[in-house]
Amino acid sequence: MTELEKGPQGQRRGRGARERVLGASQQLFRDQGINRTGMDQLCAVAQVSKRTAYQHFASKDELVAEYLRRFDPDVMPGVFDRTDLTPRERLLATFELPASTPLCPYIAAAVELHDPQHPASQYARDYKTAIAARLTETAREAGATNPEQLGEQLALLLDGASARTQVLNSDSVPTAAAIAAVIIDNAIPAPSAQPTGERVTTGSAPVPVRGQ
Amino acid sequence: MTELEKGPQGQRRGRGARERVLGASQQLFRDQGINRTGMDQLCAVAQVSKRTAYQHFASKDELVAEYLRRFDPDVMPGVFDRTDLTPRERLLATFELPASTPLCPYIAAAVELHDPQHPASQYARDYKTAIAARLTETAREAGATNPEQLGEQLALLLDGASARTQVLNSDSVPTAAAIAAVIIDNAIPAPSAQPTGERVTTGSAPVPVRGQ
DNA sequence: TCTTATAAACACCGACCTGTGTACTTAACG
DNA sequence: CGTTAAGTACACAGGTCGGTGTTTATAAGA
Repeated sequence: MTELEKGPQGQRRGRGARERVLGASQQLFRDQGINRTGMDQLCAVAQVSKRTAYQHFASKDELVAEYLRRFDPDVMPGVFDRTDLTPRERLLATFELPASTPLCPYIAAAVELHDPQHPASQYARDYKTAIAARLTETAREAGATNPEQLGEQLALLLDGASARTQVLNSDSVPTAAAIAAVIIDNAIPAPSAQPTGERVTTGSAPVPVRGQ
Repeated sequence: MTELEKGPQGQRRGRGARERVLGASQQLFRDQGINRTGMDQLCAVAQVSKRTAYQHFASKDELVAEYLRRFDPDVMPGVFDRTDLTPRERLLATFELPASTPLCPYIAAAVELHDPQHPASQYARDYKTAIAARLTETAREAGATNPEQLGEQLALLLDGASARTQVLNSDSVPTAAAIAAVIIDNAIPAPSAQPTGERVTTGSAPVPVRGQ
């Protein structure tokens, strides 16, 4: 543990087996789905022997749960810490996802595993609840009349965009962003301005934010 | 083919093999998911020999596609034909789903199969597009300024409710309905009334309608 | 009745799956 | 150096999967 991580260009095979397995999981579970990714293929991509993989993770189910827990630690939560944006702008920035964002891995896991008791499904619930709480908190800062309601509504829009993008195979995030703009303005009592007509699109600054 | 269907109480085993297979598909694919349902179990539930099942469906993939095509022919489309409702009420009635509605099978199939080229995934796209078109049409009747936009937005809300219900394991349809009420009112230029404050819930008549 | 389509029964195949047992190698650290 | 933890290689078990071959039974239509 002394030589810690051996620099940015990680060595191909050797000591960092666990991290390589998790890295391969992120790639393969996203690209192929969980059920269609076998442990043999996963270990081959990770360049880790299967025996070693099973010494770090008791089962594939546990690996899937850990894969969700470790999923890109700084995806969306980063949006909520942007002090350069107003609370309202932060809520809208949530919908500034890159054009081709894969299906939210939490939704994917919940659907693929199809078992609410599965550790990964439980964590997916926790994560989704946490995101909604963050949105609620920001909605409160933004002065929403009913922050819990707005937070839950925005969370539903994010999930809807993700699911619909997956089914239609075309980006639905802008549609969700347009709805968000309407319901945000509707939920925050305007100090002076009029409540916006119809052509409502998120015309804020381009924000490089990912995740769902 | 003359004795057609043999009455309401279908005979257990015998001539109606194809329909029994499709019936078992609807039950098992919904309850267990597609990937977790093997053909052996499916044929056992359908009380059809596996050999016969494969004489009606060339492969499981084809069965899945046909299962989607046959999925409860009168689920949601029925809402759009209710002449006793105004167009706006019809749009809102779309969200009057029973408390515990399973995940939309089209979303489930698209996520589980994880292949946009799969026949079932293609049909899921077609179906989702058709529903959006119906919503758009109704939105136009309701006098929406931008019917295409409103139709697509409502479709996204339905998908979001379905996906989020699956992940959270708790009903998200009312949340989607509340959003729908807001964006519908926002998209239809009000003849005289004010554009609604905040406490917007679908207070229409209870309509027994299912599907997504 | 005879004919023919439909279905049942049931064993079976090859591929793939998760997970393990065993023996060998390598790298870190004292 | 030697010790010890980490990893490799590889075969293999036990199960499930989708799909097939073969033979026999049965019900419908002529």
